[in-house]
Amino acid sequence: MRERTDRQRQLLSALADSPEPLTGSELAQRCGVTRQVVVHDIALLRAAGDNILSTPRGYRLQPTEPKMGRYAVSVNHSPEMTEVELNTFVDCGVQVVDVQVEHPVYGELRGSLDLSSRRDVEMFMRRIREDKASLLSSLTAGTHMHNLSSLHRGDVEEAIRRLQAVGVVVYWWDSLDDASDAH
Amino acid sequence: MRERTDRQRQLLSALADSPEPLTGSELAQRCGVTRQVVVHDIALLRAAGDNILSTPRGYRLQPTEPKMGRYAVSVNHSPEMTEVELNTFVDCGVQVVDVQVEHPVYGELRGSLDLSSRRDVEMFMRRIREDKASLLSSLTAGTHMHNLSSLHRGDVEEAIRRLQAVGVVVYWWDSLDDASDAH
DNA sequence: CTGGTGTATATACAAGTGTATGCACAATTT
DNA sequence: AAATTGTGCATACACTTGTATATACACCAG
Repeated sequence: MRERTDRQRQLLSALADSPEPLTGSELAQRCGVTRQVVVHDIALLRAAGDNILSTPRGYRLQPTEPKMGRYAVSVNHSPEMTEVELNTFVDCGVQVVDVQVEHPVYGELRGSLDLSSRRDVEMFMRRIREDKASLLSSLTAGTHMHNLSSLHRGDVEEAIRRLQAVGVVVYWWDSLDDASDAH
Repeated sequence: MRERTDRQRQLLSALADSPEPLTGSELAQRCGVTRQVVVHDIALLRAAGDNILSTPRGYRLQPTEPKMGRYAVSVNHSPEMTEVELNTFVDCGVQVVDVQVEHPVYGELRGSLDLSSRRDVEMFMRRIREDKASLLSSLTAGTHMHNLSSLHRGDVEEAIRRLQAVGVVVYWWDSLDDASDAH
């Protein structure tokens, strides 16, 4: 993918500055080119992933919502450590989306978690205790996977460090990248 | 404000269902009316607060982003309880935006916090300790205010309950409502 | 009965985006 | 030198929203 040209950066900043939409002619005048060039550049910016939306009153830059990065970890620990493990994640601002194990018979088993604060973890642990339910990881002698969601990659790195201090984390990787380059 | 008519509800659900934009003519055909009626209804819906945006390819319903509610609390506790207090908030998924005190001389003093996980609280406490800085609340014998941010009102209610169990919370209210109706 | 009001239809027009086509010029490659 | 590519300009056209205007019809108050 080619890098953004100066004019395209200028377009982005102009759209980001003004809250009201800017017409193609307006942008063209500011950049000293014609509307068609702006249209072309807008198309290129869109192709590059920038969320520009067009209205009958001009172009608007969609406020780029802070999207959560998706990560995955493969961990192994005793059942007594689950609460510590989950709390470590949420303490670092990392959301625990689900838990997943690879069962030799049933294949891929997945359970939704959606834990994002200690209160969520507490409620989850209480449900487990009250229902006398067994953890998914008990099926595979403690090895299981978690899908994580976090705004900052550094947060999950910090959580991993803390867990590695207890020696439970085996692998972690970015869910969107290829799974080959694990840390 | 008049209540939504059936057709307007139909328009909203149609827009909510289809991910791609729907033209006014398309919507008119579905509702069995003309385009002008749809245009009128869209205007009424927009006036009622619904975030419908129009593009050259039709109408789109802006995905109503889960916006954080803003709340404020007025609390009083000893300096040793600050970490407990802050952890209580983040444990319930409530973000602590800032701290604020009413100083008799300087007036309104405000300090940014932006704590959303235990790790953030930990770092804040460490900075306080290392810099030997005094808490803002020390200026007012422990009484201070916090601005909070939370997705669910129930989360802040739960945090308030937990704090009231230790007897520190005096008032809390919704920052957007009038400050008169405090709990 | 008469007039006002709300609703729906039909038509027309302005402004905007998106697309296509043609032309010109510079840079690069063959 | 010739061909290709990239870039910009000009024009035209299809499609959309938004607005204005005129007309028709039902309903209701006086």
